[in-house]
Amino acid sequence: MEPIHRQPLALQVASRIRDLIATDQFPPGTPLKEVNLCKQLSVSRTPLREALKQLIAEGLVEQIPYRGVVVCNPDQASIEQMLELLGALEGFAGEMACLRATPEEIDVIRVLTQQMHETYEKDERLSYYKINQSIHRSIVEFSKNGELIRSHERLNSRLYRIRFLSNRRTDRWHTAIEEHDVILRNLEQREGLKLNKLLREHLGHTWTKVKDLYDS
Amino acid sequence: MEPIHRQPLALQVASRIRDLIATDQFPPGTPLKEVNLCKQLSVSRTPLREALKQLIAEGLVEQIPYRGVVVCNPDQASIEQMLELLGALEGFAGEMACLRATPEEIDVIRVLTQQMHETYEKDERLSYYKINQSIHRSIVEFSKNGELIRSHERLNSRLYRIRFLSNRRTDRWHTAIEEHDVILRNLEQREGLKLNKLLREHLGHTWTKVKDLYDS
DNA sequence: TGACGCAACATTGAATACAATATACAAAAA
DNA sequence: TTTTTGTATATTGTATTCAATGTTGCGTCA
Repeated sequence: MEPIHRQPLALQVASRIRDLIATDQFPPGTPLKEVNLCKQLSVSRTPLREALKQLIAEGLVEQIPYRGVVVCNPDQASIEQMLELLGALEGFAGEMACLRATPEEIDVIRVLTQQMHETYEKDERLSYYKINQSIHRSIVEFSKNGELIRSHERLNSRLYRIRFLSNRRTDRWHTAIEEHDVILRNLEQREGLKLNKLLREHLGHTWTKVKDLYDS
Repeated sequence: MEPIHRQPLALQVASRIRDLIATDQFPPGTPLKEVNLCKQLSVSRTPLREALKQLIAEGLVEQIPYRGVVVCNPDQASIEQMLELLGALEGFAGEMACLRATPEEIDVIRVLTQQMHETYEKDERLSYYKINQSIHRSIVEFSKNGELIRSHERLNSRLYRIRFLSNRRTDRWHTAIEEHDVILRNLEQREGLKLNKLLREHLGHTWTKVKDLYDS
């Protein structure tokens, strides 16, 4: 039987702060003062500090001893590295998915890709973004490798905000859509190596988009 | 001038416990009682708990609410998944290293590979193990991708104990050495894709070794 | 004899109190 | 006026205390 999953306070606090960072309510550089946050979240310092410890481990915030933690502001170089790694993870996941995904699971990707087209036609940015994310997450999921899934999840959450910002640039959407069609096709035909390469390139394009954002 | 890097108590505690787990002094299943550890390490519960939070985030221990944390005992399936992911990471790192490693850095690998041969001839298990680890770590390092390096480091530390145990089986050493020669050769010739494949297979062989260990 | 309930104990979760360290600002000296 | 230094304040690091929850074992009752 399915066990009950309890949610210790520290975990709840952690995911709340994570959201606040992802949605830019705590933009990079924001100092996370313990006493302030305690009051705002109505918890004491102990669970808050434990939550922060977790976020530090995730690389979302950084800590300077006796000076507190601040929201990370990754520079261009680290964003590039993160995206490169994300590409490697997704590429490998895609390769494994070609070996392990069931036809039903591939259907899921097919449907999502179709929905992506629709949001593109209707110019619905947020939906487009979310479906795009879903596709990538699903591919990783279908690799059936729990460790890979978790690693991807962690890294992806750190890039959430950046990818969201870069999504504003609609001029790359069309190419992205086409790439997704090719991705789907190669998954359908179980072309693992090609899919790997495609996904890595796909993420590489994200980087050029982000780069432009920074340069301007 | 080089700033002084302070080591908050929680971090020191964390790395100490990490070592205790890696060296099997805290074998899988060991319950980490807070008060016990406090006394043994001469720290109070707060920094200890923060250290544990970090280890939880790393996946080295697991926590059950109100019942404490225990050293993880990964089953065959998760070990296989971890090794598969490790292979993907090292493979990708090798590919990047082919693009980015300097000739001097490749020399480092050459020397280490040579030393590996020597320890093999002399049948020095521990040295062999450590040099083997050094080679893999160096290759990853030469990918010049900090995120990749950190991810690899984390995952590798979780597998430290298991790889150490599997190192006892000396019957695979010879093949492993030969593989390392090929790895070196492909790195020298900057054969990124081949090196990627080789490293993944190399890690795959580790899995078969570990599997035997479990089955027997 | 076995199952249930209750109580005592052990252990973790959370909150508070205290200590160590950093920062800011003002006063004094050059 | 500028630099330095000391002190006050703010903030984090650590220890301790209190509360909540889980476990164990014994005694009672069917």
